[in-house]
Amino acid sequence: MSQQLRRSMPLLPISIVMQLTELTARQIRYYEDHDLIHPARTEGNRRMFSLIDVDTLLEIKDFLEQGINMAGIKKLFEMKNQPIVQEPKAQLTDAELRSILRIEMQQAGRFQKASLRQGDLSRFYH
Amino acid sequence: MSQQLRRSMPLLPISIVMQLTELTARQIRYYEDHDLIHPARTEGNRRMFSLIDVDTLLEIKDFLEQGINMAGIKKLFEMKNQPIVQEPKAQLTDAELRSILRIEMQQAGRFQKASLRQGDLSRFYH
DNA sequence: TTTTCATGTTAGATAATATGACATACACTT
DNA sequence: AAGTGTATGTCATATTATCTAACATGAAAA
Repeated sequence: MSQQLRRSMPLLPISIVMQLTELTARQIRYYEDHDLIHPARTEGNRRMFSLIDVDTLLEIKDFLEQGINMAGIKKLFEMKNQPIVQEPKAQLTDAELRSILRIEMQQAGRFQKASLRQGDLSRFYH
Repeated sequence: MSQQLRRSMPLLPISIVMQLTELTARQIRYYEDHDLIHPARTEGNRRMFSLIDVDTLLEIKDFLEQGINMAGIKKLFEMKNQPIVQEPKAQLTDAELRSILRIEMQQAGRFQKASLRQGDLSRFYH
């Protein structure tokens, strides 16, 4: 079984991550610019992604499809990593909360969630 | 948990495989030339390896360190994939068997198997 | 000694990726 | 209606990573 292959190990080049997530390189880099992911870099400055990064990207994609913007997603991630605190409502400011809720409301009547997570990678190789 | 991430999925570039296996690109390509592995190729002809390929490479490395040559390793792999047959001794010709056994014998008094499989990848990123 | 085997090394070509700039569609705001 | 902001597309240019092919080499086998 070779190594331990931790999910945090940077193993994947951006091309593979594009296939796994069905995101463009532009999108992936944009999310990095906004500090939503922090892929490792090779000595030659190439991004190298871990499986955790891939999961995060899929979450981002999902949130975006729900109409949440970069700022909202970032805050959501911060919250997720914040363990339960004695003042749970202190996590979001009122303004932040209203902002997110408003977007959620306005985007409520949405469907076609047929986003299929099964992208067939085989077609990329011969 | 994102995708299924089958162990047979071609996800890794050769640079990563080099790190995971501590083999040189030259060695990896050489083993491919000898049909011990069959990595996928991108449209641009770059090799792309699966986790199974990595496992196979680690096996090859191990066999080589035991003094077994390409032909022997190839035959061993063929055997492993050959399900149990009614004539188990029909798998190897006498000559092949003697050849392998001889090598095993002559290489018998060997030690320093301290090959640590835990290669610290962190040093490759910043 | 001469081969064979596994690997090193180098050269030249090309693919993959990086960054940065400009363009654009859409939703919101004023 | 006009203006803004956000997420993404597209293009140009630079650099890294990988490819193939050829020649070199040390150790072991014949």
